[in-house]
Amino acid sequence: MPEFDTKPILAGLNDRQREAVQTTEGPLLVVAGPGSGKTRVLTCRIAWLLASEAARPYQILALTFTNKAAREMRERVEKLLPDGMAKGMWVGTFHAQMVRLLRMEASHLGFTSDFTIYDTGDSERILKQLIKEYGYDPKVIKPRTVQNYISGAKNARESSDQMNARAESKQAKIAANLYVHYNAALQAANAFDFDDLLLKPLELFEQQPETLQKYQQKWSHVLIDEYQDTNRVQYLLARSLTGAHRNLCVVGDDAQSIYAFRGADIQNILSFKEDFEEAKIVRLEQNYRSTRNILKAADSVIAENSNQIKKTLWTDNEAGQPITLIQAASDRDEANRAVDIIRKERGRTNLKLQDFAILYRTNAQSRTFEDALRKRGIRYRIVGGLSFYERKEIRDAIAYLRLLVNPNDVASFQRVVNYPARGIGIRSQQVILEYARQPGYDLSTALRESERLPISSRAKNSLTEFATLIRNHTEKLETMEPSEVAVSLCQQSGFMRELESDETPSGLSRQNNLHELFQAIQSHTDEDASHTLSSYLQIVALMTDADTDKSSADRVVLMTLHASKGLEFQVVFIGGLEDKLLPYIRGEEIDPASLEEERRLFYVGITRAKSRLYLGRAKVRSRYGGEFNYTQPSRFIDEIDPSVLSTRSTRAPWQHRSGSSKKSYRGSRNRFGGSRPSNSGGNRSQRSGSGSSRKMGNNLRPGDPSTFKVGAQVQHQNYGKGWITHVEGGGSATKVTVEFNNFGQKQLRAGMAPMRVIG
DNA sequence: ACCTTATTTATTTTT
DNA sequence: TAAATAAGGT
Repeated sequence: MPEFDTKPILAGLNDRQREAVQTTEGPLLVVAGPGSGKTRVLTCRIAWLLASEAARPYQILALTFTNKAAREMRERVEKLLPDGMAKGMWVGTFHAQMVRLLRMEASHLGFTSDFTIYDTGDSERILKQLIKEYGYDPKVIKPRTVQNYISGAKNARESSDQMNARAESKQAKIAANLYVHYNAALQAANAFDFDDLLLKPLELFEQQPETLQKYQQKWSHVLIDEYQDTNRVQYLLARSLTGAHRNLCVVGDDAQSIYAFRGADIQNILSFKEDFEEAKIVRLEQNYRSTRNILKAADSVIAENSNQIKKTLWTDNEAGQPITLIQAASDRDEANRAVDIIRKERGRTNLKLQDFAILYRTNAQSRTFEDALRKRGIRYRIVGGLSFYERKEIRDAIAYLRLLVNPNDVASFQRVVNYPARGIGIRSQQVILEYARQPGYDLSTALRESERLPISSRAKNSLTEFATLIRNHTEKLETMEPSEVAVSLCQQSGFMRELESDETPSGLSRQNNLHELFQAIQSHTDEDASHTLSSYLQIVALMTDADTDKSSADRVVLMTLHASKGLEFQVVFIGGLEDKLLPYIRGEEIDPASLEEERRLFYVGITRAKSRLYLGRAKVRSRYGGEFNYTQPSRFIDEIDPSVLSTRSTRAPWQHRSGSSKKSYRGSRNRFGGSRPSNSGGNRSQRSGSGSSRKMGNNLRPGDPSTFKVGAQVQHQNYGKGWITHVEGGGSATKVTVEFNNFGQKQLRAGMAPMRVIG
């Protein structure tokens, strides 16, 4: 028996939670609604497995969706147990754990353990090369598209033949043809792409039953978080790893599956019971997070989805305030109102800035909110921006370092061979790569034999020098600290000098970032004797912005709905509740499955809120700078139980003159479909800002372009009055710049903009 | 080969 | 808007 008190592990759990925790054998599906204590169950279950001696730490494989979730899980398990008792568990993302495995097994796959991990950018670089090589035009056959197709096939575990058979477009066919060559290029570069990190272990298990058996025996208990977001390969991995003992515990919520675009297969969770017939299913239906109203709103929305696991969420929490829908005149107005809400709520409560979150569908929406927050001096933090490791200067430095560890890393070579400029242009690079591609050759041989290459002598000299530089530093790794080698390489390559030549503030910050990178390498290698430059590079390849988190700062948080999964805030503002934005629709129509996913995304957003939820909608939204579009309210607004929804509208300036012509300003030019006056959404409002707000029509027709002259006074349907400061072009293509009294400068297209000359 | 300037074009979500 | 690409000049 363990000599410590195991009671705290089970303390405070409800019956269902305890059942999930104490079911230690056999397949188990925990269907966990939002705010139902899912993470708690997972961590307690692991602690229980260890405390009850059902498993030793190294027998546990716990897989999460993000590095952050993994870190938290480990920390929480450690807190529940005596020191050191949790040491040796395998806790991490699918990708990170399979990297660990691949490091040990790489030689069985024809790779070295110092393999490089290619991100999508690297993959695209390789593909672009191949596209050109096979005589296609990268402008027509886009590397990104091809990458997407191939990634889709890998996620679904399709061979190139299967991919070809399924291909409907010309692009898809070409992608299928390039698939094989792409894989060969990765192999030659000793590199795995993201998808390979999962796919290769699976293939290994299939080809070598004894290897599979080894890991089946090693990991007696496998746990998977966010199971609704697993793809086919992940499912197959889970199935084969647990094939012998079937101790597989998966936790998830089908209603929160939001990554289908990336290959996630919601069917994995929906048919768990068919895959594992003896599976036990535990439903966590009590919500500890949100008010009754918020839960009711969420529930009414998700009820519109078919194809889900039945569950009845409930809460003991109070009803709380109704959900408030803000009908703003413009996106700027929407952002200002969100800021007002934060100020008001802060005025009457003692909430901190970090208790507020602003969520949106697309990253582009963040800008308006940022502007508004900055203007009012409210500190904010954006999640999901560029991570440290995605910055150009860091990527460049890392490309140099990757070459030290893996001399065949073609993508990194291409990235830095001529940066800073060394006179090795595209032409010479082609020659080098072609040489390296010959049978039996690779990039490192090409570099070794640079003297023989048919390129200009200037390029040849530079290349030889470059190759020597790399080789010398690879040798230095034997004796010197990796961070020192990194410094030396960055200096001697001229990369550092290049950065230092820029003394602007952003240039200085790039230099700082580089030094931060050196520090990070240092602390990684200091941490453990087994840590090397190679392991560092493999870890950072899987880092995202969410992992570089400084959440301790008291700031309002801005992020996409996707990024908000798993988080909670007292007050949540979801912006852009407009049709074609949320749900996001590119063309005219949306297929039912995607619509359901969008709905789940909205559901995720709603259920982040603990006490107060605001929804924002702009009647006019500008896109990329100048143009604006009329919007229709999101269809999801109509799906919210009207008894918990209250609406507030902004009186827009032009509404004072409403009620005139019923003729709508119609036209395909309104991408968001502003051809009808909207009165379908939000008309269940209990409290409306203005009686006329719903009858707002698009009733001002564009004036004759030839009447637009610099200096003329104009009236615009949404922006009100202003005067023309600049006119460009002629006819219907005329571009007019207008200085509006209340909205500042706008660029509009005459003949399209609902605006005419007055006075 | 490389730099500057003009033009185009595409904007979802990310391990 | 901004990033990526093309074109044109040195």
